[in-house]
Amino acid sequence: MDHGNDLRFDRGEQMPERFRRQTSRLLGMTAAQASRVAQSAFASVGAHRWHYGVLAALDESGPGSQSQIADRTGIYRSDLVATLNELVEGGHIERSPDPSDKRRNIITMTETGRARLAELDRVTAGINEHILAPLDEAERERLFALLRRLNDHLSA
Amino acid sequence: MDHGNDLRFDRGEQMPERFRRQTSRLLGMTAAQASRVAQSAFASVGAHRWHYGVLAALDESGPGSQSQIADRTGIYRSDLVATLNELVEGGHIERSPDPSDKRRNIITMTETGRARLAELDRVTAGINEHILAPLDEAERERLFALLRRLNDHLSA
DNA sequence: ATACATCGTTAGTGTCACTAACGCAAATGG
DNA sequence: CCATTTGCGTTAGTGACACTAACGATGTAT
Repeated sequence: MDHGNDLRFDRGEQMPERFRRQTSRLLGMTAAQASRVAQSAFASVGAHRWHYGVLAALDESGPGSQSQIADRTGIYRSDLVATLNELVEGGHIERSPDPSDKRRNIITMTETGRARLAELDRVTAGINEHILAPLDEAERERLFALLRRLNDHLSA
Repeated sequence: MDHGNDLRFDRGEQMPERFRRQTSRLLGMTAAQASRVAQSAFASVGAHRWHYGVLAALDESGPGSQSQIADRTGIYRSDLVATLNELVEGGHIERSPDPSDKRRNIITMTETGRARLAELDRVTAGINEHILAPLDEAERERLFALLRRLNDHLSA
């Protein structure tokens, strides 16, 4: 029965109080856990986190070049390439050259992609529900607002 | 003026709303930013995030074996080795074999280590202040409590 | 005595954030 | 109009963090 050290879990125990008080640590740990939840949920339907971002961006802002997608999603151009390849392979998007600017590809969502997005919408709803389960609606809003403020501040 | 894509920053812009609503994403992004702040602050005094955890653990719970330190800090045994090497090299801790169990090393903090911890206490105070700057005391507490609840729930 | 668990250690995996540099195409400026 | 610069997609690589696997040496249990 090897349960020497399994996953990161901060069950009070005897962690140094100072350490626990480190916001960046608590934030990082919670993010890691949330990330694991999200990742495995996406993986269970053969998708990746980023697929959702790309499809949602295409749905909400329409077709665009790869760097536009990168800007909209916050995914790096370099990381986007593989993601788009996967989405093309799955028939969820199409990558066609822009006739008016030969450097560009235009990314468009297919019908299959639209269905996939609907599926991933459900998956993410499940993820959010799972992660935020212990909080009621008001608390979720509060958490969101607080994180947003930190985020905005740190981005400045 | 290349500001094509610099650091991850979520300045409203035209990110898909659904994407922005993803808690795991907001959490992850904020954590990444906080992590960057923490990392560079530690680096500016030649330290690593984990050094602080180890020294704080030793201070608060006294000397211990490497796996005890691992348990107390949440650092993996495997990652701990290099961290302890660095701390030994800096004269902040001592690694001596446990006479009563030859598999174990006993880790003790030195006087130098105690001074280092005081220094890193100041560094982390600065980090926390920087990260949490936009929030008042009550809001910080609220954020902390919310994150803790998520954390506890996800660890279950 | 044999089996099994634990300790420190080394090595390696996978993800995410991020940088560097490439060849090509397009916009810009003298 | 030609040269430089900027933007595009792409490949490769870095570094931190979380995490797994397996090792030899040493303890513990049956």
